[in-house]
Amino acid sequence: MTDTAPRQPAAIPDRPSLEGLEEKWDGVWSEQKLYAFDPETTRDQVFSVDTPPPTASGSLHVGHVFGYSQADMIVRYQRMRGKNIFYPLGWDDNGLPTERRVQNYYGVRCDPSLPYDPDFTPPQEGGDNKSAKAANQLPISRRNFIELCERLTEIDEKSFEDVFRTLGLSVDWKHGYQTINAHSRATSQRAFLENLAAGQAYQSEAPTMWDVTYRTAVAQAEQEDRDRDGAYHRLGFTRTDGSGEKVVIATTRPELLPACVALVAHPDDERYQGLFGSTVTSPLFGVEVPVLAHPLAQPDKGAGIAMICTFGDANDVTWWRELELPTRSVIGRDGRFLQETPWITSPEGQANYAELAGLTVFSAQKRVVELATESGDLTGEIEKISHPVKFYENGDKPLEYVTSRQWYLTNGGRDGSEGGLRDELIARGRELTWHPAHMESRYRNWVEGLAGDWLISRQRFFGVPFPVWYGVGADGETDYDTVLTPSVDRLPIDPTIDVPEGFTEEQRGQAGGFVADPDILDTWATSSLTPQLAGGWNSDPELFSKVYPMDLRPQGHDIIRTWLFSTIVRSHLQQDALPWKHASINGWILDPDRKKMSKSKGNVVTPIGLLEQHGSDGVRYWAGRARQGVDTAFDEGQMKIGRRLAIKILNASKFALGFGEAPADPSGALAADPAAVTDPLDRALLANLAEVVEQSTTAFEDMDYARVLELVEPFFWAFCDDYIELVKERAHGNAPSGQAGADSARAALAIALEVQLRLFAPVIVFATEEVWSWWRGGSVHTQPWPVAEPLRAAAQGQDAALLDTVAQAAIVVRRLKSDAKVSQKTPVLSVTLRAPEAAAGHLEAARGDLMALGRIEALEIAGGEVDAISTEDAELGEPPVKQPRNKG
RNA sequence: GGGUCGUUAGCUCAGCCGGUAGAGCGCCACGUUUACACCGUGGAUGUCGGGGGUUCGAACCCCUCACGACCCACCA
Repeated sequence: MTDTAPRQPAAIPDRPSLEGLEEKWDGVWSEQKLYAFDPETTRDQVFSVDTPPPTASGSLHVGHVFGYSQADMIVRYQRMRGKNIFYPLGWDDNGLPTERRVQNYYGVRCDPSLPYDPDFTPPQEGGDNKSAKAANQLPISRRNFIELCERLTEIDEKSFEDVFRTLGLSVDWKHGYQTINAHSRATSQRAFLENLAAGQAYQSEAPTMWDVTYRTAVAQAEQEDRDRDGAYHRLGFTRTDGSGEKVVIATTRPELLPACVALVAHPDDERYQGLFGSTVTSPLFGVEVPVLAHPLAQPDKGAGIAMICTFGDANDVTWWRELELPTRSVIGRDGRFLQETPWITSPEGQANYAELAGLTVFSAQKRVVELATESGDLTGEIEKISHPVKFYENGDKPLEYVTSRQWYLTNGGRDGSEGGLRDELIARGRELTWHPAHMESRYRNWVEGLAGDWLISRQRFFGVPFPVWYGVGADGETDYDTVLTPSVDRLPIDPTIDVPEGFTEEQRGQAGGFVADPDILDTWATSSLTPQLAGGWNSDPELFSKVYPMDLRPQGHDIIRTWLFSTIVRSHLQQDALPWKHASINGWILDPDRKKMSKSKGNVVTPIGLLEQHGSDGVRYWAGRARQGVDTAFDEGQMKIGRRLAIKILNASKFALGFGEAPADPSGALAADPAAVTDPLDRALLANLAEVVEQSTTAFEDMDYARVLELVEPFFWAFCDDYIELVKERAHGNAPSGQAGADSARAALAIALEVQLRLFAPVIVFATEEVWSWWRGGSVHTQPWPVAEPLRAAAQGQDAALLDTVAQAAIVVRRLKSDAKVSQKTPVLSVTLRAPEAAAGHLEAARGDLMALGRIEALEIAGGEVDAISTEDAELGEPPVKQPRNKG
């Protein structure tokens, strides 16, 4: 591959250590461009990854380390399988989090009405005052604001990159992208314009969920339920038939009483049959409204009859639309009650409403309840309840319905027809290979539950602008049906600065001229294009054809409904393709000690701190033990185990390589000559290893790195504790088998060690590379993934069970000494090993190694009708004289 | 209300096609052994959430209940 300058093997250090390996190898890999994508390639040679772009203005946490490590393991396996890896990493620096961070850091705020100042310098640098008042922030133009964003995210992104490099991610840093830079803006705008031309993007004036704090519309995917205390208020409406009878409704939103447009009950509800078609007047405001029937009304909820207001909830919107009711909005975009309510005509009603105008929703509710209590219209008890309320996921006030003109993109939410877009998108989900498979149901669940198309416009300043203007009629009114678009080669544009073709800046806002669309695209509308952004859809068609559709999308399950779904929507609309073949869904990190780790002690666990404490290999091991999609405890114990494993790899390798040179493999396929492996025990080792290789390969083909670790790790510990212990005397040449025995052991050790390094390499990236450098050329990470065949051939048909049988015998011999509470060094003058008939043969084959291991002077092996290996007639010698350990 | 996942040793988790339960940590005991004290050796520990069923045989398959987590819907 790109291993341009193979390293020369280096000497084995006296005391191998993990310290400093991250920095050392990151430097070498970076210098050698080990992970660079090779553009001279064809699609079938490529394995491409659509990596999640971290939010640059946020902070990295253990969840990132977890998920990115897991994806990296899959990528590294594919690289070893000879794939040309396209593994870019982008930064999501588009959107509210960046907007807020830039505001606080530089003490500015965006005002799109201001002109660009090319000589602008920010009033401050490095501020982090979260409570900074907007009034103290210097208003600047959108272009200046975006420049500051790019400046700050560059700083943030560098520090993130350092963490990821330390972690050992084999990302090709040359192929990064930012979701707010010119390339991304152009890509996002081009995709939008194509959607517009294809009729997939459209504008609509309709009630939408609105966040009053951020003053922007919010899409369904960004909403979440939160339980809030509320209360049923019973309010009496008066019949207009002169009877004076009251119709009592129950509502949790009494402040919306002035927005009431009708009452509604279920058509079959006997209690209200006589009312349907009549009218009632609202309390306090005296507005006459009809009583209507609609099947959506639930007889068992509240009073069974509801007031319809414009708008309290999704049902109100449905009723309003289906019953063709008037719009009587009372809540403005700032969340305060509006001044104008022309439908309230009675003096009394106007006086009551005057008390509400200008109030927040919260205060208005309080006031309405007071007024209704005074007037006696509030009847019965106020019944407190707890109920779910919709919030913007970043907001802290409930969402309100506000009628506004917005842009939408089709996503199947309004096309549930047979074979329609929704069905097509569900089929895309089926087409995708999910890891784990059950995650598909989350996707399907979401798509099936969509309530409308994707609302992609946001009334914010920082982001990708809608690349459109609207014509202004001769009457000076904006004509939203006249959408002016730029030619694609002008992208990216900012319509508040740029001018549509055929117009001049002087015509901006003038009759017969044009106005800019002031809105920006939802950040997901840009990040849903990550395969197109990273793959160069808008800039490098040749690259795009080689990497798209991508092979893998790794991500968390929390953003299946947002990122994963929206990416499928865009690819489906844009390329008529599934954006990737596989989706690997990682779980959450559950933190049992969250309280302990946070503010009180001030010792918040940062990723870089974990990497320093446990080593990147240790942390990666923890991530590698967790299966895909499974929520995992934050467990430093696992990291310690991983660290121990990495250290063991260093030490055991040093030992195994220290017995002396093994005969070289003439074919070069293995680390030593397989023909030299003649001893049955050595052959059994390779037979076992062949099995591990085979099963690991199967597991990795299914992207199950956790299973691979589960196979390789126990093999390695058995290799250290049993195999090496058994053969070390022979490998030193101290056995009666002499040079042939030593060569066999040394060859088996070298072959097995080298294969194990490659098996571990995707997870334990630093320790394996370190050991590799001691005696092999190049990098372990660009070696071929091992195959079982040459190992099996070297085993020469040897029964793999021999190794385990001898290990069992080693345990019983060690137990002799352990039970006698003496050193393992104590000689056994004589012992009989009783074993099942088949096992006895195996023990006989390894007699020499077994005697050396147990320091057995006279060994009898007796086959018989027994279940397990046991010792008989053991006679221990004198324990060795203790000698003080005199190590430097 | 619909859906998904989970419940196995004190803890974290494996357990593949159903063949009678495993690892690591922790614990106990022992030991410095020509790699490793960031160590080694040996040991103890389970009504596999409950109940039913299928089967010669169930942690595993089916039904059911309970508990936990998450997603969606509802939200007068």
